[in-house]
Amino acid sequence: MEETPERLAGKPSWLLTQLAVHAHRLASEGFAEAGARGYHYRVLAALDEFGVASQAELGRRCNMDRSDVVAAVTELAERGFVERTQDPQDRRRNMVTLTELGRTQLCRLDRALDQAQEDLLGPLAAQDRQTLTRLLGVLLTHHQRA
Amino acid sequence: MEETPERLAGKPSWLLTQLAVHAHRLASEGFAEAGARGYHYRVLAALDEFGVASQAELGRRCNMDRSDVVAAVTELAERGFVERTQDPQDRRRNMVTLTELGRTQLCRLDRALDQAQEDLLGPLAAQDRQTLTRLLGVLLTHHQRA
DNA sequence: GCGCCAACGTTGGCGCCACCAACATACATG
DNA sequence: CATGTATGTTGGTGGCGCCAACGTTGGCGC
Repeated sequence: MEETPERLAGKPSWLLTQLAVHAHRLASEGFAEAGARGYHYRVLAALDEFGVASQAELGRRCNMDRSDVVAAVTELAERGFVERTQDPQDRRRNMVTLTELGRTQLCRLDRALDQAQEDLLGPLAAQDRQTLTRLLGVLLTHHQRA
Repeated sequence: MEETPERLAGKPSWLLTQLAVHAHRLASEGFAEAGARGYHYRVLAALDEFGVASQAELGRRCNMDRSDVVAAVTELAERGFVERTQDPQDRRRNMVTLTELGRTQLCRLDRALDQAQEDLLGPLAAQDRQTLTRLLGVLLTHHQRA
């Protein structure tokens, strides 16, 4: 393997984005075995944690564009993981509910993702993992406000 | 802003990929002002640091697919930032050389990227920045072998 | 009540990045 | 010389993030 330019290798943004590629690949491989993508997991996770929600709400929680939520919910609904019903109180909204099947799928994806975390952080000691997670958390919350 | 599911917010891979989105956005905005993308910067940086190189070599150094190198080099050549000439020793290869104009562009992109780093790591103290960079580096080198 | 603005869902599209398959050419190795 | 392998090139795919536009529906001020 040829060396990568120092200009890149030293920059946090390079390390971050390149490592994110690996993280994404690890997670995606697991998801793919269940026929899912990241967007599906996000939606299922949000529904499980906060219960029935409108699509707009899901978008805000999961950091997804409204239009992408549409596609994800449609795909999840086709496989019976969620149900999409019109909100009688507000006829603009779709209420998306998690089904039993969806809960099962979420568990499956959870296992895959846990494995991915393990693979991702493999070479790090528990202490370092915690430090890394903390620092990433600080930065992310900071950038999500602005 | 609604809260994001704990299932996501706690996972390093989530923090990593989401923060990478911000990092990528910060860098891209800077690059865009110079009419460039990440791929262009990578190629220019590799050429500056290691001198003339074949496209395959560039791909290995910059972690890019051969086909993507073709496009990037073509675009850079159109704007006079690099020159593509056939290697007389090995007529399969294209030797890609950085021009003076290309060096100027690289400087410009460098400034933009430095600014992005600053914005990205804004809320972190020098000590924490160093720790973060180190941990990311450890993980990245680990995953690049496998 | 009416008009205006905001929110929602939906469609269609775009850009960046990562990746793959296939091919022709040219080199390397047996 | 035959075989295999590296290179450049073309064309295509998929995930993710994002935007513009439209029709529908609610909410609010007047």
